Amino acid sequence: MNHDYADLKIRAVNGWRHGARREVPHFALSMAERQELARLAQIMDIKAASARIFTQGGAAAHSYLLARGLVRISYMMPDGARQIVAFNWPGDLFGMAEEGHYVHTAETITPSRLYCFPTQKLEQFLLENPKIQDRFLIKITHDLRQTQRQLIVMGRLDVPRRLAAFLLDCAAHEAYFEAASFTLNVPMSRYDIADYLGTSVETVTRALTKFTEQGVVRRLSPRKLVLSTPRLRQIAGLS
Amino acid sequence: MNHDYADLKIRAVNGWRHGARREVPHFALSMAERQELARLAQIMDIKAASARIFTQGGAAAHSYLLARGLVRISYMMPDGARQIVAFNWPGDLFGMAEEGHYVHTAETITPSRLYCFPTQKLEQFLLENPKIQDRFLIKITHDLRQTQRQLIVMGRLDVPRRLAAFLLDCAAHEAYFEAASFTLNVPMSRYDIADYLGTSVETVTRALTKFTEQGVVRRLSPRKLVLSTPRLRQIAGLS
DNA sequence: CGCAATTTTGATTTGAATCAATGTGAGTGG
DNA sequence: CCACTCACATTGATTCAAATCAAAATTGCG
Repeated sequence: MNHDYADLKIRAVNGWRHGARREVPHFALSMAERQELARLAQIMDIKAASARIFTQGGAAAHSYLLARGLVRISYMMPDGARQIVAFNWPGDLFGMAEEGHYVHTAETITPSRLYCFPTQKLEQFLLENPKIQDRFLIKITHDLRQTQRQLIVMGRLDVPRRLAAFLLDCAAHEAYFEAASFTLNVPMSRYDIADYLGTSVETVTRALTKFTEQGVVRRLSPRKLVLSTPRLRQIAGLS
Repeated sequence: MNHDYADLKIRAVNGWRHGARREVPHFALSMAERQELARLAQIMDIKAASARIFTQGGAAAHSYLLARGLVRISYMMPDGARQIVAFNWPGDLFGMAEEGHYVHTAETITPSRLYCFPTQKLEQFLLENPKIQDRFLIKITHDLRQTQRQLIVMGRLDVPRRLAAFLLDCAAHEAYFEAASFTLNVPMSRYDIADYLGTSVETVTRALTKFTEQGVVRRLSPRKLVLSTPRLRQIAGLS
């Protein structure tokens, strides 16, 4: 046996409600399933940050499963404004094309490892493996709900509340949140956060300053924040 | 043969880009597939507008496929603010639960016909019918992209632009848009539009007033609008 | 026809965008 | 090793779009 492909996992069923579930469960893909999937894939290790994986408008040849690292999915408007549509954490799927072309741009935020699946082959494989196809269906359904949730955040919360919800989302990922000390290692820049929350860097900073003044967040450094998760939950107020 | 279930269809692959495709293509489900699916389902006809189909937080027993009519999917915040997450048109799927509970509320906007699938049975059926499962996967992927698109609209467009994008979305549905006269029959209230666009009724009206002044929209009545689709596309500016 | 809900218009306030600087810190090369 | 630099982050001042509060108009329905 060469590998057990332990990092080939699909993230789903994380909490709609903040505070409910702590760490995000992953699907239990069986060893056999992982090996079959891995056979289709090419593994890609990217050391650089801000490395382009694919570009909005480009011809789509692959779908991706993130094994390690962090990836941002963004859309560039004709006027140059950028909207980040999602941050992808290990176990997330992305690169599902529309009519043969990518709709978004994907870039690494930290060094990352990807499983790259040739689109055609993957489609064929899923048709022949209903159980794995079912996992994919559940995963996409989960992603749809996450996106709907973000839509609610954007539609009905002011920036401080959006930021509170976002910090809690980050804190759900153990790799970046030291639960013992409540310290969050913010992996992305203020620009990324602003473009995800549909606001500006300045406004993100001001929201953070406000949290600091209220004692909800303590800044060890710009990228190291001690969070009071209960109060953040209260502020975000999504149940 | 009792029925050919011609209204059992799945809407997908509509345009990311405005103006590209006109009417929305539907999957060609074969007669056999439609009949098999229909066997699982119970047909529900709802004559009333604003009739509740399911409620946020309720136990989820069914998934739904809309055959006729219009349905809004909304989320109510603890403070009473409402965000409409999607409008569902014929061929749309909804009611995928999370951990056995509905996350949103679904209500009719116009009289509607629904195919109701018992969650368990549907799941089992899809596992046994990879080809139909594949259709579902494509459909959910499509819905995910639509929602991501709406996220971009909310994150990066001001209210007039959001409204322009929304009117174009409505105009893509032939049942509500008379292409010859460019007349849109707006089926939902200003409240619904505001709650979908993350704004207030007043602001929606003001945006519409601005369009009227600019000659982009002519109001025959509050719910009958003559659109200049090219200029709306220009305003929305999503490519 | 009249009433109630819906839609529109008006006045004021407010949160966030924008414009403008300043501060901070990690990495580089002298 | 320190100074220099550049990207990132924060703070401040001003402007502006949209929320909110308030009222009038309209419309479609019973």
